[in-house]
Amino acid sequence: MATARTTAAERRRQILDAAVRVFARQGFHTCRVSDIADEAGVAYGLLYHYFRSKEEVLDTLFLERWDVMVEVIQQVDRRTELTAREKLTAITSFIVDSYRHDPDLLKVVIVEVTRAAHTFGRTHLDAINRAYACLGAIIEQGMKDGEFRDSVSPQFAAMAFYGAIEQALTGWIFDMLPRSEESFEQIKLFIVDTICGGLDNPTPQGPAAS
Amino acid sequence: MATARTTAAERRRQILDAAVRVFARQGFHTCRVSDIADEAGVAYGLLYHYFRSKEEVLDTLFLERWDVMVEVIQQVDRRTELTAREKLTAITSFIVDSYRHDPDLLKVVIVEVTRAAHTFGRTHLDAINRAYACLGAIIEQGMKDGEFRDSVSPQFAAMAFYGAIEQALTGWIFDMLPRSEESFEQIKLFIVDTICGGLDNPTPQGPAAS
Amino acid sequence: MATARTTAAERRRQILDAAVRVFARQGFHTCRVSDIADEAGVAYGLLYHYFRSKEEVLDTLFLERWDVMVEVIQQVDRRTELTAREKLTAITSFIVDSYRHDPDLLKVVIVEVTRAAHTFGRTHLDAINRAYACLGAIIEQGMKDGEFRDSVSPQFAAMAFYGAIEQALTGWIFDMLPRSEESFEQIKLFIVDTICGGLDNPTPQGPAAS
Amino acid sequence: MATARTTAAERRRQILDAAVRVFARQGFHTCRVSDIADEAGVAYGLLYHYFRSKEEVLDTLFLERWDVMVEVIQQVDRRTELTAREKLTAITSFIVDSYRHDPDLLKVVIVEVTRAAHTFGRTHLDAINRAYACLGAIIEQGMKDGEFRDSVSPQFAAMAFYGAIEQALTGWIFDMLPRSEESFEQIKLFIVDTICGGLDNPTPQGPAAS
DNA sequence: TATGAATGAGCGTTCATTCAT
DNA sequence: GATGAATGAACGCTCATTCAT
Repeated sequence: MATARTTAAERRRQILDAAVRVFARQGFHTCRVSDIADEAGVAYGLLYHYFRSKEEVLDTLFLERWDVMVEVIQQVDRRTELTAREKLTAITSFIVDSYRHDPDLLKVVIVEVTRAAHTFGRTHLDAINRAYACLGAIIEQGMKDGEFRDSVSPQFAAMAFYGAIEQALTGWIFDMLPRSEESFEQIKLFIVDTICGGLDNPTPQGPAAS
Repeated sequence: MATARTTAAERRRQILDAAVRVFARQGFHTCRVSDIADEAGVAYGLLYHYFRSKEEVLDTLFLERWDVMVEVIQQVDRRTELTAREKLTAITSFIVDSYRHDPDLLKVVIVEVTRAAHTFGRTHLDAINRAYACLGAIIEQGMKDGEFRDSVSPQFAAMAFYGAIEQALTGWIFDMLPRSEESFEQIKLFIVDTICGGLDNPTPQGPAAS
Repeated sequence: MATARTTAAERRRQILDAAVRVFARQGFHTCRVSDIADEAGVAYGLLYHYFRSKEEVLDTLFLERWDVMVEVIQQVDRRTELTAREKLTAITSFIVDSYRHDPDLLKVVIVEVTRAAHTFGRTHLDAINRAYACLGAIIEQGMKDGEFRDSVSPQFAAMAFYGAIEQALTGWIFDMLPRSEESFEQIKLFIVDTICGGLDNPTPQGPAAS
Repeated sequence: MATARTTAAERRRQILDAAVRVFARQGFHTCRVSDIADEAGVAYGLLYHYFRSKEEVLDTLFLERWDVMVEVIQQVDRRTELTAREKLTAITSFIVDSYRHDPDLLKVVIVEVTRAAHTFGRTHLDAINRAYACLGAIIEQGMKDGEFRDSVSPQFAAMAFYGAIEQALTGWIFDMLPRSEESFEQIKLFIVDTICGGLDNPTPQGPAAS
């Protein structure tokens, strides 16, 4: 019963996957529509059967990934058996693993959208804020529960947390961090440890005490 | 006798200042060279008298600001009377005040360069890494002195710290944070408190104890 | 069934033919790409669909014509039944007829390429030298056969021969020579007669004899 | 009594000499006015005190050289003691020596003016034709005197003669001929020998006779 | 004279999008 | 659906010329 030829949905996917590779390699502004078509192995104009514009391709890629992430964050939030720190750990793990599994896609999401203040970042501000709101809610609950200090606003804490994750991803994207398996796992721990534990030493002995 | 007319240096400055406003408003890729010339009130071609290309204008803006920042970080590092936390506080304060004083310039530096992985971010990777290295050195010293825990690598801690700052700036840029004087001061505290103090409550009482 | 519409090759030809007319009329440097597109009756950008640049259009025109000429010279050289003088006559005839048949094209080839020392002449020096080498070989053979005197080098003789042809073409281009059928035929004879026969009178009677 | 500073005429000369070098090196269309000013060691705008435009610089260079040449040709023509062949020899010698003495200037005269059909060649057609007319008159006299055959028109013979000279100069310009002293003298002889004596062997023995 | 900053029209090229087949 | 030829607006950059000092 297998379809003899590629279905419409498959063609669409084929183009989206090609776009991820091209956007990751060359950047949205630097690549041409024909680069995407070439990479997908389809004709120039076919892209316009499936998408209204080059922008819509990126919008689609961003939204289908971002929605998954927001959904995961929400699911994690609902797991009441977890402490706030465990929730942040799970979310960090999910995002880092997302990058590990498909670095091109995450690179595109971050570089071309969430960090592009003038273009897509502005367009998808709502989606981005939705993620911040979820993270903020988790942290706020942690504060209410006494697990977290309430010296900073939950919204800001969410930004700092997400900022640390994004900076780590940027580190991998820019080849400033090693891409080994150990590095991925270690950075996960570092992110949570830094944001939750803080840098301060609670029991300082002073430098070379004597 | 003071010179009656604008000097070459002043004209150059005039163009750079106009470019900051235009880049901040429209973005580097979206604006045209004529927009900059119009904003500066000079003729089209004059820009090419002072700069080789549109890119060189942005490079110049970025480097002259970034170099100041790196210099400040280094100066702060040399003030041995300060604790590591105080150093981070001073640096945070400087960057946030930089944004407060000239939000357009900081927006351009961050949005168009440090976050533009495919174009200028790649170009200025060395300059960016220089800043990370300084921050990392400060944190490493804090760890050696026992002031900071050494559970994470200093390099990563520097990334998380800078990530928190950049995310705060992004919050202001995207209108996600209020731009009031109090907000600026509060966020300064939040950044340092979050990164140094951590979110964890050292003396948890448990949620709704009893 | 004949194709209903213009094929790609035809379109390409259409643009090349238009370019010949425009280059001949206005010159390569003086005309704009839009002039060629207008003359061809196609849209601006289509030219860049078929050629990488304005220069490539001229290169194409030159090479496709020049290669034909070199090929003809070589074919003439292979006709061993001809004397060297007959070979030069055949070549002269071919080039003059080429001009007669398509003066615009020959004008472009000569004015814009072979005589443009700083630009295309330099670029196509190899192709130009190939023609000289063929002519030189024909003359050298004529010398070996005793048909020609060997008082000058064959290479120089080839230059003088080609120089006379090019100067005649220049005469037509500059309207210094009449473009009548008789003129074309007469100049053919003149060229060969001058170069082979020389100006000297072998049986001089002295000035105002008697 | 020498003037302490450069006079106006000297400055003008300085600019013209610089222009020769720059036009010869880069070509008229490829060089910028500032290149000439730089080469002359004077400021940008000074050129416009001495010349109305970039074109006028080239016009000046061409005319002052061309007029000398025409004058020389006329002087040679007036020397009734010379045969026509000796007159052509003297003219050839003068032009080749002109190139030998100042190759840059002759290159500019030929490449940028006499061979530039669309621009300066058209402008200076009268001057060019004046030279042809003088040469034609010399040849015509040679025919009348029975020294030259009258099988071709004197006008055409003048073109062929000048064509051979120009092609030789082009050979030096394009590095197709060696620039040694012997080469210069040899080519002088070749030019006159080819045009006057012709390639034909008056006493052919046939190839490998017997 | 002499300078070089200032001007701005003009051009080659790119590329997202459309559309006839 | 699929193709890729066709379109044309848009932009960065050049550079001859002007002109205030």
